[in-house]
Amino acid sequence: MTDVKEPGLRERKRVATRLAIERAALDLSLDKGYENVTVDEIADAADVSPRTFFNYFPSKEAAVIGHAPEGPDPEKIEAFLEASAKQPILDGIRDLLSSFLDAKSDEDARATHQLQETRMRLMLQNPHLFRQRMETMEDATKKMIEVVSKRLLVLDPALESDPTTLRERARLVVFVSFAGVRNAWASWAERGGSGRLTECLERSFEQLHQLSSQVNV
Amino acid sequence: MTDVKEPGLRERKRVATRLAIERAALDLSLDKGYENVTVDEIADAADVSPRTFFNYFPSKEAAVIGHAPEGPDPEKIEAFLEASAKQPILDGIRDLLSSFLDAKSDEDARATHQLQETRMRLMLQNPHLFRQRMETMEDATKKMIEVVSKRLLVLDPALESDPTTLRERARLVVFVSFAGVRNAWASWAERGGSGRLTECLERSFEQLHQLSSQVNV
DNA sequence: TGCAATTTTGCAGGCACTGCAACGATAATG
DNA sequence: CATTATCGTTGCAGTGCCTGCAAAATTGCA
Repeated sequence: MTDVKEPGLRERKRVATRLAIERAALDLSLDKGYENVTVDEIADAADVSPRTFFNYFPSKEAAVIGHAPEGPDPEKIEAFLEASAKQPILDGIRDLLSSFLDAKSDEDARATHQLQETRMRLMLQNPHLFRQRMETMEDATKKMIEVVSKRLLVLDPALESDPTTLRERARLVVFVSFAGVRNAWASWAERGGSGRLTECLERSFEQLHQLSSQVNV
Repeated sequence: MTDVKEPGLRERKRVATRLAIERAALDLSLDKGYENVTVDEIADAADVSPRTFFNYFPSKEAAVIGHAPEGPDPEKIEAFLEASAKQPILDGIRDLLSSFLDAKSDEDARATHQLQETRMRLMLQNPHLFRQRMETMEDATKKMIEVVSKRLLVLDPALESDPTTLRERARLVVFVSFAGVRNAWASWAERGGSGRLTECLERSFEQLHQLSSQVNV
């Protein structure tokens, strides 16, 4: 009855290859510097042909950036909407973001976790890559806007009649939250990536609140 | 006594070429779609060799994106710091940003203005390019953070003793402002680029203020 | 085992971009 | 004006990213 069927050899090989490529890309980049690594090298290290590399990833960047998450977990979204009235909305969003910022769950073992850590160290050295990652989160952004819209609607049902304003407001809230994320990352990067990123996120969102009170001066 | 010396033939040719390339790049991209235009075509249209194209711009993107402004005008910065106590800081930043968002001055004629308009229309069709432009404003970001730091210091001299917090706070304010810009652009883009972009910017920053009051629920 | 579906690979080629060295035009000097 | 120095332009050769296509290898299934 589980829809989690034992994956065949094909599928297993597929994920293995994908992982091998990602690992190769990250390790090499961390070692020699992202710019100095060629796709051919990565393919070699991953034991596939260069052509196969591009069957798995559309670009060299994509391999090191990793899947841009398409959105937060549905359960988290539930919780977010639940808490509509009891919690500052920014706090809700912070929780939503932190859950898919610092990667993940036990579903795909600790191999993935290790990858993520390498990825973060690499982004620390190449701010360019972090920004690029932020930019490629278009899907996530859309979903966030939708979800935030719903919650804003709960807070102020009157907005139902003005979907345009609703949408704009939701978008702004999401963008501001992303500003919080960027700031958190910058803080974290400034101290060389020591400490927990989520801590920086919390501080960042706290300052966001404080900003609200000061800003109207 | 003016330090604006008549530029020689060399210099004049140089700016002409640069302009020709930019125009060619923008017009062709708007016409055939950015992805479908090659550097060779642009060079042809601008009557230079492909190699020369890269003497003027480091990449195809750079040609259509244009110079990322390095920062607001010094005078504007003056005014911004002047107004420290009399004006909400976000309003100050909004003025600072709008001045270099919707391009410019009379210094380099209306040719530049025309270019800028084409550029905006192009970015409307390729959101990717707008985001890229935002990302490449690293210099401007740094300067903004500096300036905002100064102003925050005026507001709360106690921060002098804690440069780290000061810096972080300033950075957050700048990032939030950029969120406002992104949102303004999105609004403007959603209505197909009709109306004035600066209007969207104003509405965006107004909502930013309103957000402040609502957010703490 | 034999057939169908899918994945891997090699190959040819396009496009972005770079360093280098020759060439050409402008500027500076006598 | 002639000479020389300076600086921009160009062609060329080459690297690297990326794609489409078709053959070969692998896996799934009867």
